[in-house]
Amino acid sequence: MNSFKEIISQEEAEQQCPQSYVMALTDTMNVISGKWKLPIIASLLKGKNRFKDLLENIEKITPRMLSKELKELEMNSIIARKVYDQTPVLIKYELTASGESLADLIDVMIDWGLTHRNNVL
Amino acid sequence: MNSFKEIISQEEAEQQCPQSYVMALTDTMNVISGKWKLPIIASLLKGKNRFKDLLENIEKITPRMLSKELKELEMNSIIARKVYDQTPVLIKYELTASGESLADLIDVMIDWGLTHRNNVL
DNA sequence: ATTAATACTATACAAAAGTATATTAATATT
DNA sequence: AATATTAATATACTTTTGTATAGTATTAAT
Repeated sequence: MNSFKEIISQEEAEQQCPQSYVMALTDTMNVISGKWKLPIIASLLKGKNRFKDLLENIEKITPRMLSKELKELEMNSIIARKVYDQTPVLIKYELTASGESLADLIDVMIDWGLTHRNNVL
Repeated sequence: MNSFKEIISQEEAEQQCPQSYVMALTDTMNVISGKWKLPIIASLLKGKNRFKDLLENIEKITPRMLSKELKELEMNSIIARKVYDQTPVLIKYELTASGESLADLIDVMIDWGLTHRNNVL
């Protein structure tokens, strides 16, 4: 893929970058925005898979928010809800390939945050 | 830097990643979250530097939101407001080094968005 | 039969984010 | 003197996001 800046300079005549890039960026923002999405994804990366584990692992989240966010993440194909038909029933939330790959984005975000802090101080 | 997943496995005993990483991630989220921050940064990368240019370049943004967001981005050292004391006065918003470096994060986000769309379809 | 655990949902509310519309202050143009 | 341009700010409002608290359904344990 070309970089954003290259695309920009290539497309100066139109003064626009491709619509597919704008949509891709919007998709990514929608997936990670809000207070709880990244904490949930981080917890799942840590192997916390059950509703109760997540409730305990994520400070101050309420069951209502956890339920709501899990549903959204499932709709966006970031996680999959697996029902294991045992007694008692076991429910696990697992990251999809897309979800797992967010770890790389998280790395870049952490990296930027650390560098930015150095720049500013 | 180590990756998020490596850190996680290294620190399984504590079941936590370093607080500095959590803060760095929160910083990054604060800088880019909301409806207008990335469009503004993208416009500045395109060389749209004046209030009016930005108003025209960013579809549907109101002067109120542009003014508010520019102030926040300035407070976060992502942009600098430069006053050129000509007549008429010229005001330019310019990306700082931190601001420019967000282009790389934007690239990664676009890349993730494109790949995710392929995964899902 | 009572209590507890898991995995939620319902209702009401508060706070944050964003929108719509009007207005301002300084200067320049006609 | 009236109008236009640039760079905003003010006020009121709506929408979205998040919180607080309580309750439900299923199953298991005592």
